[in-house]
Formats: sequence, structure tokens, C-alpha cells
Amino acid sequence: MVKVRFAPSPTGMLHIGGVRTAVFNWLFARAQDGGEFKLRIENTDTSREVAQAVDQIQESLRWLGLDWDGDHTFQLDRMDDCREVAQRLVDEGKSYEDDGAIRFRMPDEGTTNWEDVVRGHIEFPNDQLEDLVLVRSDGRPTYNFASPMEDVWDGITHVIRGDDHVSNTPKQINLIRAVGAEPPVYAHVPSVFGTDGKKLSKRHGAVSVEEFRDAGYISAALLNFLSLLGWAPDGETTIMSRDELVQRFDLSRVQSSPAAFDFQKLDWMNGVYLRALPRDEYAHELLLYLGEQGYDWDAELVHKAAPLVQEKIAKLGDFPAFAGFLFGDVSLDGHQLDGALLAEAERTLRDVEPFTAEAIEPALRQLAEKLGLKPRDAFAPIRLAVTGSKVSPGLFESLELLGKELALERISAARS
RNA sequence: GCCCCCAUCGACUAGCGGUCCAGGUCGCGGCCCUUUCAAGGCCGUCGCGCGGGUUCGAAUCCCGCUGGGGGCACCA
Repeated sequence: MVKVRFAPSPTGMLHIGGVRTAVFNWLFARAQDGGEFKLRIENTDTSREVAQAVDQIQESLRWLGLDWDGDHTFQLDRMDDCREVAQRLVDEGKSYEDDGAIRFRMPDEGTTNWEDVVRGHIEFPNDQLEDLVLVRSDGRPTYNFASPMEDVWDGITHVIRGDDHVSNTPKQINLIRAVGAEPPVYAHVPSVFGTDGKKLSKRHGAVSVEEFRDAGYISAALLNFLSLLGWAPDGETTIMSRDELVQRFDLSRVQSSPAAFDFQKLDWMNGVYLRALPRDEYAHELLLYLGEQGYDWDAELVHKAAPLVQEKIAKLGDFPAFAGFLFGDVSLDGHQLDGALLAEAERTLRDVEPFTAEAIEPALRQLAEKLGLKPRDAFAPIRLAVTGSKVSPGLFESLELLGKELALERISAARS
């Protein structure tokens, strides 16, 4: 039976690099029958900021579908237990007081080593290991003490974490052995970089789960993408459902070299997921998203517009810019329009009845032909007049959704 | 400075001694389709960091170098 944990510290938003670690933990746990995934908050105080961060972490995890088992736990709650253990270690001569702090005596000969599931054999000379402070002089246990202790108490079998912890590991192993426990299996996963090879940070774009959500990525796509950052089931497969991910995930196949976060590929993948959605579900997602983002747009109209954009936008967040003309006035600032052509278009469209895409299309095509214009040239000014942009959903469908009255109004306004 | 780790197309990766003059995906370029933008179809571009070994044979194993990352806290 495996048991893993995700242990973020409640400082600010959940960073996407950290989330990737959570994803690996979760996939690993869910892949095993009865595997458990625990959420542990490594807090050292209980401020209001912490409470908020904890909520946000949980919300982000939930959104991604990374469910954890049982209640989340707080490191802070185990401070007394930690102090007790530290005292016992002092009594046993394995630790000692130093200026009011308690230090753990590291071995100073030989090596400490382990078989890392992703890195293989790792070995540290013990003379490199400094005596670890377990409890500060103010009585607060340190991270490098509390964290491994919690792993022991929680019965964690596999510690899957970022590779910035590699050099903490030998200290933690020695500590765990000193309290008479067996160290867990370790798997240190590589970090996530920006495309420039530097650590992923704000200037690369979105870095927190919330930001990706706000930008209109859908969770299934983000999960799929994150899973593939440092792991691949084979050389071919890229699109995998949640279930398939769980089924195929293999911790020992996780890459030992760092991966760069490619926003372009994420966009592509999000588009794949969006396009694959059944129409109604797509409209539903879109509506939900717009609501979350504070757009108070007519639901029926959004629903009708959805099929027009499904194939065209990669993120739900692109919708307002792409189809916003259906929900509010457009601005034609700085555009020079062919008045004569618009006059013709207006006249043509006035006679179209019913005002549907099927009826509009032949009418406008006929007009283009009559004027000796290529369709693209004839339609461009109309598109601009009606949508306020050179790019838009299909023109005929857009006209239909806008309605005859509004459409004619905009064309007329654009002429003057 | 010391310790640990990493190294295949621009990016994510497959590859675990011969089937690789290195495969897939994104991107990029071209063509086709086309009412714009997308989507789709076809074609193409681009890579084993360097130097030594080992071996009949190396992207694959070993050593060195170079480059990158992480750590060396009474931070987490």
C-alpha cells in the first residue's frame, strides 16, 4: 500500500512547478489500488494570510481534480510532538543543546545513500553533513526536522518532491533512522523552467493555477500538459484522459533533467480539448467561465455563439475579444471603410428574409460577383463594420446572431 | 569555495550496445482548403554539447571537460 503526500507551504499562490509535483504524487497514488494521497500544509504560523493561501491551494487542487484523502493536516499541529522527540534524542545522546537550540549529531564518517526512484543511486559523504538544528532556541522545530517526522508519523511510503530537496535528504534519512524508523522511498523530480531555461517566474506569464484558470485553460488540458512535463508513457502518446494518465503513469520513467514550460504547446493542447468537447458541453463551459470572470452576458446568445468560436479559439479567455461584438458596441477607430460597398451591402441585406446565415451567404456572394470582387475583398469591410475587427467568427453566422436591425445599424454607422 | 544532480531537434520527449544516416508531438517554413481567423490535409526544416576510452559495433557503457541546475540557514 503506498501513501504519498503533497506538502506545500502556504505562502501565496500555488506555483505551477509545485503543482506538477502534486500531479506526480496524485497520479502515483491513484495508480495503485488503495494508494493514498495526503495534503499537508507546512505552515509555521496561523495568520490570516495563511488561512487564505490554504483555501486557495485547496481550490486549485480541486479544480485540477487532484483529490486528497482525509483531511489536510498542518505542520504546526505537531510542534509539541517534535519537541518531545528532540528531547528524547537529547536523552539518548543523539542530539545536544547548542546555545539554546537542539542539534542532531550527524555521522561524520562514511556515506549516506539511497536509491532515488528517478535519479538512481545518490550518495553523500557524511563529513559534508552539518549537525542539524532540530529545535530553534525559541522552541520552534525546524522544517528539516518536522517534515521527515511527519512523514514517519503519517506512514508515508514514498516522498515525491522537487529536486531542490536532494541535499536535505541525507540529513532526513539519518534523522529518521535515529528515531528508529525506516526512511521512505524517495523520488526527486526535476524542476520546471521557462522556455528561456531560467526558473519559471512571473515574467514568463501565468505561473499560478489560478492564473491559468482565469486565462481560460480547462483543467483536463492543464493536467494532461503538466503530466507530460518530465514524463512520457512512450514516444508517441500526448493526449491522455485523466483515467489514461492514471493508468499509464510510471514514476520510474520520470525524467531526471529539468523541463521547460512551453506555453505554445499548452495553448495547442487546450485547443484540442476545447474542440473535442460536445457542443452543449462547450457552451456550458464557456458560460461558466464567463460567469466566473464577471461577464454578465446573455446566456442564450453565448450559447448560440459558442459553436461559432469552438474551432477558432484556443482558450476560453479569447472569447470576449473574439466574439464580444455580439454583446456590446464596436469601435471603428482609425479604420478607413469603403462607403460605396457598404451601401450596397446594406441594401442587399435589407432584402434578406429570413435573416439567417443560409440566406445571407448567397445574397452576399451574389453581391460580390456583381461588383466583380473576390469574396474575401467584398466581405472584409462588412466584417469590419459589423464586428469591429478584421478577424471574427464566420461572417454570415455573425450577422445572423447579431440580427438584421443591429447589423444594418452598424453598417450604416460605419459609412458615415 | 565545497557537496549533489543534470545534459537527444528552438520546446516536450522516444531511445535503455546493432532493427537509429535517431521516431512522435508543439513550434517554425511551404503548399492545399478557405469569407477573416482558426481548424484540417500534405510536404519540409531542425538534434545525440566537446574530448578521450571500452567494444566488431555507442545517442546508448566508463572517464574527463564544458555548460546548466540545486544545496551548503536557529528559511521552507
